[in-house]
Amino acid sequence: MPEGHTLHRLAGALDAAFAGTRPRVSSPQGRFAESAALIDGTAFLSGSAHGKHLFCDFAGDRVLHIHLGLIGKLRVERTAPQPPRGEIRLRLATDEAVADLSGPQICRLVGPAEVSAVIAELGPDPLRADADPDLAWRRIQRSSRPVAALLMDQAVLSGVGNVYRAEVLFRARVNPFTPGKQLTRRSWTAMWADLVELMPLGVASGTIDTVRPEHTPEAMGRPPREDDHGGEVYVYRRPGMPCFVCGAKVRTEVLAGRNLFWCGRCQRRH
DNA sequence: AGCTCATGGCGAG
DNA sequence: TCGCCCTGAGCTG
Repeated sequence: MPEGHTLHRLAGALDAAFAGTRPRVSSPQGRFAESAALIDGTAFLSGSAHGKHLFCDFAGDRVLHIHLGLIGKLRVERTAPQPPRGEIRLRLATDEAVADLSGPQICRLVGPAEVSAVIAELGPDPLRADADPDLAWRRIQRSSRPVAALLMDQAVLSGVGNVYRAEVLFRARVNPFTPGKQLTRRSWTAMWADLVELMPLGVASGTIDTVRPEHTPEAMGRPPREDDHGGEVYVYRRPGMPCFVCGAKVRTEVLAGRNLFWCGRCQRRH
């Protein structure tokens, strides 16, 4: 589930469900019981996200810092709490809403200084109005690493994961193996602008849809498709299948430990 | 029942 | 670059 759009969406959902309330906080699975007790019944002020990090501000300068990692989930429901299902590390609950956290990479109670330290390590987030894309560009220009690795590096820019990197590279027709220092300013500008446009759609829908209207199944006379990861995409997890634009086989290769997908014919730009 | 894989990220070597 | 952490779904047998 979790690229930056998911975390920003969750921040909004938590805000809507809990801001102005004093939720009960518990740890049904037990591991987070101590911290849960520390904020149990404390006023929930707001939820926010920076890149893939989620912060819940409680009264008294106590901040719940959550990172979902690869397999973590946070389910927010506007219903009366039901008995927990599965390994629920942390639960926030009122009579009308419940949020269940499972499998997080990070779940800890911190103060404002630690929040600042986390944010200081992150590159600009396309979902934040205060983001400065030039900070990312400077690092990209200095690097010989492939642009597909740089897009995933949260210190370069934050919030992009394996789906958005593959799709943004495709939409900009950029060769994923282009070293950062050889990437053109034009390509970077296009990819950043594309993320700024695409990711809010992901926040709104909860899915990653990247296929332009002229390439949709209806426009191309293809059968409609529903991926297990949600939206309609060009190359992500479509290895060996024909490229929607040129028909060449979509290629895949492990890059920095993650599966990269791209079209060798469409993506030739630097 | 047991394996593999997943939209992440860390630390050891 | 590799192994590892966390959980659950979707295979295989």
